[in-house]
Amino acid sequence: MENTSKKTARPGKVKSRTYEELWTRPGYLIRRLHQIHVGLFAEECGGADLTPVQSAILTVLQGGEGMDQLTLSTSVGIDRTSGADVIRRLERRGLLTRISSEQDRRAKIVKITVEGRTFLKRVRPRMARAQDRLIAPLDDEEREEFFRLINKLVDANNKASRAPMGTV
Amino acid sequence: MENTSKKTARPGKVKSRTYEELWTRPGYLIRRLHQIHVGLFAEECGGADLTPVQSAILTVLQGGEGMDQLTLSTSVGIDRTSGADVIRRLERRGLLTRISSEQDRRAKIVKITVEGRTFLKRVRPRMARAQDRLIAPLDDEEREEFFRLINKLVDANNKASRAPMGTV
DNA sequence: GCAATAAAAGAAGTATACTGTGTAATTTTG
DNA sequence: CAAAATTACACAGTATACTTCTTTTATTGC
Repeated sequence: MENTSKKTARPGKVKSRTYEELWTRPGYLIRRLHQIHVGLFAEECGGADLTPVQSAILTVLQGGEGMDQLTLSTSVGIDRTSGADVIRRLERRGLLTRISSEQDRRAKIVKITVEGRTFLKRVRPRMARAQDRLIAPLDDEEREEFFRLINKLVDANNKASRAPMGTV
Repeated sequence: MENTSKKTARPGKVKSRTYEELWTRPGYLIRRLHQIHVGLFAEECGGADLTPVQSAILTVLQGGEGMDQLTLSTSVGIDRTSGADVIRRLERRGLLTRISSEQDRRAKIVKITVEGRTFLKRVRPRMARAQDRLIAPLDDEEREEFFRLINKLVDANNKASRAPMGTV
């Protein structure tokens, strides 16, 4: 909102924390910023039919060798079923393969394909542009501080998340 | 991740901005923090069957008089169709009413009910607890700075969002 | 060895949050 | 005043992100 209550009422300091106004609620601001990121990402990468989570999945696969769906979902920080949805869509597009493991026939090993690697290389600059635009309003010092604070929040609250990262 | 690459590689300063690692992508961190907030909110308010967006809708209605669905959705910062979904669900639960306007028969005027007000009063402490827990890892000074930075990002990027706020 | 347990995945269901299309009502314009 | 543009909503479809329940496969305990 560059409007109404915010401009008049925002005191620079919020001391009470009664969260009566939406824009004083951290969760609300984070949801808005998340929406904004999704919007920016779609603007840059939508033409390539790539979403932030799809990009994260492919990025993780690019680095390591194949892994099962649960490990992959967890390393991206999403629930196993949400991950399965994304992985299935990427498989349909030929960007990765899902092959039953020989060792453990319950597990399906996910691997990025050559097409997947090519695709990722092609869209990387657009992905980076979306990230750049998101933090463009901050100067260098503010960016460092923002990264520090958000990392602190994510790390400390990680256990509270419904899909905690790094627990595999 | 209090794991793998982050601990070893995180240099305190990220200068290159190549976004090769997930945790160096602002969009990724914001998505994680958003998930965490949703998780915390569900933990506190899930028993009352209340989501963050539902809470935002009811909060806006509580303050003013009735308004049409688009104005309501916009003031919460979501798309009109997403808003319509949420509003329909809240109507089904009797927490608000949707009545066709006399002045403009295209519009449906949304008003909070007495049950809605009672409900909101009852869950307010739990909502506040979710917000408190989210920013608990930060000290007072860090909180002020976090609010300042995230407000700056939201304000500056608002236009880029798919559902810009305050444009009504 | 076999039953109990645990783990990986699938399927169904819900909520959020969009896009796009279509419809009805209102307002603006020629 | 009639055509055109705009507005408010509804509906269908997609993607993310969960929950819960079930099936299949591995591991473990006895």
